[in-house]
Amino acid sequence: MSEIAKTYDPSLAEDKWYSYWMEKGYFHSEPDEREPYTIVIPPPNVTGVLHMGHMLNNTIQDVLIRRARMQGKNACWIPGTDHASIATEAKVVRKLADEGIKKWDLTREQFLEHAWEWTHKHGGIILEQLKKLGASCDWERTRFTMEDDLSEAVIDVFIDLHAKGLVYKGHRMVNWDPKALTAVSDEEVYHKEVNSKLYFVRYAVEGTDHWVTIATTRPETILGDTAICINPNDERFTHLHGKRAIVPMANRSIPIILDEYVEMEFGTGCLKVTPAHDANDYELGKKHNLETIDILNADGTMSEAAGFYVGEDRFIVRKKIAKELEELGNLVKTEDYMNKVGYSERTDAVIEPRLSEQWFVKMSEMAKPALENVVNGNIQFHPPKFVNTYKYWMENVRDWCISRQLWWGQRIPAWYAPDGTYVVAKTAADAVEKFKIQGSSLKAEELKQDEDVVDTWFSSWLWPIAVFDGFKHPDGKDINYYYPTNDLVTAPEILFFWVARMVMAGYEYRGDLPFKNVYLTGIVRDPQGRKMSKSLGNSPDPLDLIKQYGADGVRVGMLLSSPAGNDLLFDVKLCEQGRNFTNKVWNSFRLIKGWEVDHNLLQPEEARIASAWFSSRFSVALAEMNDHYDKFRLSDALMSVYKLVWDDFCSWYLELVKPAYEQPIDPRTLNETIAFLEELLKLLHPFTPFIAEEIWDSLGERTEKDRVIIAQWPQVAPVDAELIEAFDRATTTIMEVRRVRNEKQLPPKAPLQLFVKGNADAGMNPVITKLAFLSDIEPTNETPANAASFVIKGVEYFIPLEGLLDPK
RNA sequence: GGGCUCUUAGCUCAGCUGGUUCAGAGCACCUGCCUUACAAGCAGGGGGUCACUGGUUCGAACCCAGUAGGGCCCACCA
Repeated sequence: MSEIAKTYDPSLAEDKWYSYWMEKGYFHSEPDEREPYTIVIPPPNVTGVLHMGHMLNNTIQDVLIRRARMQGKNACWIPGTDHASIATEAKVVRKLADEGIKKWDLTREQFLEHAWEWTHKHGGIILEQLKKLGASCDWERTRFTMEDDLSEAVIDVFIDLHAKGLVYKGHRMVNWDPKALTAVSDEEVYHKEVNSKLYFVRYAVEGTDHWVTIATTRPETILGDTAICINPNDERFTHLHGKRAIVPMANRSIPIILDEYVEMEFGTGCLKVTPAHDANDYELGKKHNLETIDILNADGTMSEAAGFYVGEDRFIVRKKIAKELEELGNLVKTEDYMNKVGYSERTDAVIEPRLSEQWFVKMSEMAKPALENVVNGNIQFHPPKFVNTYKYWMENVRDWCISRQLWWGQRIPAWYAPDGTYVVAKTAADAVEKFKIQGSSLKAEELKQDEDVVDTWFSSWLWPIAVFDGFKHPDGKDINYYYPTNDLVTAPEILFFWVARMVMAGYEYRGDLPFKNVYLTGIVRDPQGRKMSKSLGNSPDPLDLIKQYGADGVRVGMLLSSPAGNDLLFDVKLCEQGRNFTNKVWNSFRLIKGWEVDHNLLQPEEARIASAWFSSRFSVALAEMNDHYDKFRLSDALMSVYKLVWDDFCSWYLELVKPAYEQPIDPRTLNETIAFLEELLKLLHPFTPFIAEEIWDSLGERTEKDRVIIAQWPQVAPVDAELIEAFDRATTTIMEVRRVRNEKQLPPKAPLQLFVKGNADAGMNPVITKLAFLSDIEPTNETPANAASFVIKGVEYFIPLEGLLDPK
């Protein structure tokens, strides 16, 4: 026994077993006659580093995949990374800036070279970190969303959807950064409350001596007004129906339109409509066929179209126009007003909504099967509460803007002729052909490819198909075998960005769902409930945690009290608890390993009963665990095995069975105990793979085919419910006796009497003797007067409560 | 503002079809113990008006309505 360390040292097992598993190919999968069980990883950002969210997410996936592997399924977990255009490009831009290089000083090709260099340098770090966690991914199948094959799939899909009329070019309000002269994504805009003014401006109603007064925070945009809008239900303004108004200063005549979009309570109940400079106004403009006048230049100064203050900055112009309106008698009054203004994260410039040409994917048709198959349960969400959110979104789905003003990503395969007409084609040569069909003969050199790339999600949504080469070989062996996949584990924040779109792509390109279950994890927060973030510095380094508590300990820590869909308030104490648990397992092994066997010994009665009891207890827990797994309640499954090991196996079974100090054990009990431990190791393996394999290995002579990673998941055996009940009753009686003794303030070791009735030959049942020993009760053979009783295997036992009052 | 969702022990959460496992678990806490597998442990212990109010019911943590307070997603209101 002395050779086995008193505490479990994870570092001895982790690297050893991980490389062994990889070397022997346990992680690798090829199509065969077995039932497949497939998970595709939500690809992390290629240049990212592992954070606690990844830890949780990937622990869950690994637990699922390891259990499936033990169930005899052909388990395949596809790893990979995402090129994450916005995030990666931003990182590369920043890195270049540190070196004094500006993005705009580089050609596209030069920039991409830098980006690839960066990708090769940092890409894959995160995958190496996942290995430390124990992730049993099929590394031979690692994919990257910007590798050639996957990029080709993206381009092909773009071309295909365009041909189907599902990809189109349209206008859209983007967040324009007038300082950086670029569009920025919604994520890069932060909103701030600012004190501003609400200007009440009156417009003359054409052909009358009436006025209509509107309220605006942006009087400078008056020059771009193309309508006044009022609510058709607003009785105050029925006299304005069908009339026109005159824009002050510009003296243009614009229609007064009716739309219920207008809030009657806000401001004056009249709204000026500037389709070029406000997203809602743009929608109104589209609906009512309004003219669009863009009065701003890219840098935020007034444009020629404004006709006034051309070239001056919008904020200066705002004041000037307010003054001028006042002089003209059009400014009725101003009010202080608090409103939210968007700022650019990069430059802190005030974001300008700007109309631009973008590419879109039409969603309405693709959304139908995606909605239907979630609502009817073909695809299940865990927890199901997200179905409602999903449904709401899908019913109100908007077209998907897929163009991004970036370089890092798949470039849009649209080719423009000098006259501005375009074709969508895979290559310049193909584009020339397409132009030829249209009757224009152009050379490849005359064509210009679209400068934009597609949204990263436009490659991610193909992930479950693309990783099996389902676009390159739609009838390939892999795609036919592995698709649809089984479970997807991801965060609810990207339910729409990613999950919904994968479902759409699945039905569009495979006519089938991409996965059957979606497990939605919560957000990992710190103990104060704050989101873990770099800026707060409240996120522990996962690799440090692994070093400190062992991968198994951290995995258990992540899974303790993190039910699906609930946020996890992460505390390193959870990892400590996980580590303590692995140590407990280790010491049960240490105890058993230390036993000397005496082949002449027969199994004592208490061991026989304890064994029968634990065997039943195991099956009960196993059934419970299987049920938790089926419902994706992994924390509960973990807690089941946690208690089975700690309470039932260690605290009861081993205590009942273990021989007295330095006494040998009988062979039967030893073998049964080892068998129990092996069964427990199987249940533990998905959660704590390393220690499970380590102990498994030490418990016997093992071969390659005899590893816990591929051991068969235990079967639920028949349960002796009566025995479990009797055992419970016995233990609770013992507890009760102890409680009473405490209450009466009897000395801790005061002897208690225990009586046996029934089969005279049974005499003092050894289990009871043992139980009595455990609880410091002394057995006697006297007749009970007033006693608590319980029955084990037809024999009735009494514990006289009376006796407690009067210890001998 | 629209939609979804939550409130049970100090903390994180179970509690499925209203009722003999209905008030539970883990952790934390308190009191003893370095006892021979394990102090990363063992033995004991305290702790809840199930957010609030009303209703339905023989019976409510559970069903209904309202109130208060959180959270998430979307749109951000001239």
